[in-house]
Amino acid sequence: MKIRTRYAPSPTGKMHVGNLRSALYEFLIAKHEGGDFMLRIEDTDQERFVEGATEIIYRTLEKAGITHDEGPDKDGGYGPYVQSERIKTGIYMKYAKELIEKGEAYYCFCDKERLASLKAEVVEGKEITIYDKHCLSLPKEEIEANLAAGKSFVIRQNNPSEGTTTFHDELYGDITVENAEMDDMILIKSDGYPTYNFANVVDDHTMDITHVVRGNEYLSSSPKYTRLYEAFGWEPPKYVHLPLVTDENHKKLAKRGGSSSFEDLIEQGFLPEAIVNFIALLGWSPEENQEIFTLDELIRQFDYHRISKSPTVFDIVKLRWMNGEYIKAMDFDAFYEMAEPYLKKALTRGQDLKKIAAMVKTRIEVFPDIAEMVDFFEELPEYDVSMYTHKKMKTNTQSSLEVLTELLPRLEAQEDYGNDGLYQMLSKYVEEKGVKNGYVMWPIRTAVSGKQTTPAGATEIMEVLGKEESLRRIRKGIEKLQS
RNA sequence: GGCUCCAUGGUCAAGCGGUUAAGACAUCGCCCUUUCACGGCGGUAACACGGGUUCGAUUCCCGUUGGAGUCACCA
Repeated sequence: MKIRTRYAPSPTGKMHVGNLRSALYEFLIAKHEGGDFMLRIEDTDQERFVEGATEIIYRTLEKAGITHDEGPDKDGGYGPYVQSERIKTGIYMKYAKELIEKGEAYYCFCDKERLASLKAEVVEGKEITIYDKHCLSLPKEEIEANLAAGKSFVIRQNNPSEGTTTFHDELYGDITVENAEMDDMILIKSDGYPTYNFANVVDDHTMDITHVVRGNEYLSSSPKYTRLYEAFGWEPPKYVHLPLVTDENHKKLAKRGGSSSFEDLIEQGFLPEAIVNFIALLGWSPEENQEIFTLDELIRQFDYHRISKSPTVFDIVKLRWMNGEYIKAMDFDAFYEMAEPYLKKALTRGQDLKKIAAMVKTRIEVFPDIAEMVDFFEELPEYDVSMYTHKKMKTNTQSSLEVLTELLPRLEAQEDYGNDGLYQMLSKYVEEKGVKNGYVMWPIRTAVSGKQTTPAGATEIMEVLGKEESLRRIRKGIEKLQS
């Protein structure tokens, strides 16, 4: 049978890396075996719905290269693919009533006050209530009367209070819980909308989803879903619960806040390919020791049995490294196109941007790194004379002053300010003096850049700066060293 | 707190009864260098603890500890 997976987000905000990873794994699992990947929008919560959130989902998936075979915009015969539209077909109410017929669900008319009185205890600020099945024993006439009177109701699942329920997860194996632990969860809310829990089961079944792949936070509610499948007499899908992606404090990523949403990462100068590559490795590892993958390679190699069970920390430092690898591998034109805006912003004096882009390409991890790396081309930064001291090169302020003052006239006389010409000239001086390269290159690079680290050597920098500016900076360096 | 899950270096992670316990990021050192950076090479660093099972446990079982998730008319 053809594998069908689904990504079923609720449009409540940006997609953080945990959500994106779920989508990616669902996509990879399906594609690895030539199956279909579907997008379904779960917008049953009218209160939490965020304007534009659906668009974010589309945009994110598209940029990430995670293309769905079916979805609201691609009918595959299983529509509608948006739950609020499915509601209009009456499908959820129909199935809920079927459950009532079977005695597997029941109307509940309890109001907020009565529910509040059921509060058992408060733990860590959370109220823990277990519904007491009060309405299960309501006489038929009373139910009829209530309904006829238009009294507000919900429909609850009727779970047995004895025995156990077991379900199988492809990664975690068999998980068993006491039925007495299961609350009679609400299937249909008083506004007539289904809860996520119920809609999910109905939709997954009616849309022929074969593998339900979702975050680990659903592990504890899965037995209730299993009960629903049993109540309907439906074959449950294969479950693959994914280990949680956490922040550096080992806490579940919050939907809001933090900088771990895909769009934020893009804004921070990360490449979509690098992000996808990185999150693929968040909880999964290939058989071979490979780390850089194209999407196609991932599809080919993704075996979901190799997904790990323990939670994984989202380490942005490693993402930065990986992004740097992607940048290094880019061809120059593509790189330049992306780097140009950053360069233009930092450099306004007509510098040779392409030349500078080439210098910077192998040294940045993320595009915004460019600004700090090239700013000295624009303006000589304030720097401390201590920077002229370098133990290994035996340079200090005194030797630097000497080198710079001796060199100044020669640099003034120098016609060719290209890298090669300058280098030749300086090498000659090094030879005459009988010192090491660094002994003279270090003070020059320092004077000309005012920086501890630069993306290029002394003469390359001078070439970009031009004669006039280079001299000005060297004179400034001499001044600094003299005072 | 109840329930559930998890447990190899700081982080990701290989391992699936016998290994000098891979690799990557980070970190440190060395080399290269227009002596920074980039790059190359190398080092430090881990099987949470206690019981079993076994000739032999990182690996299997139990317990302890620790961490996480969940306990809504949210998804």
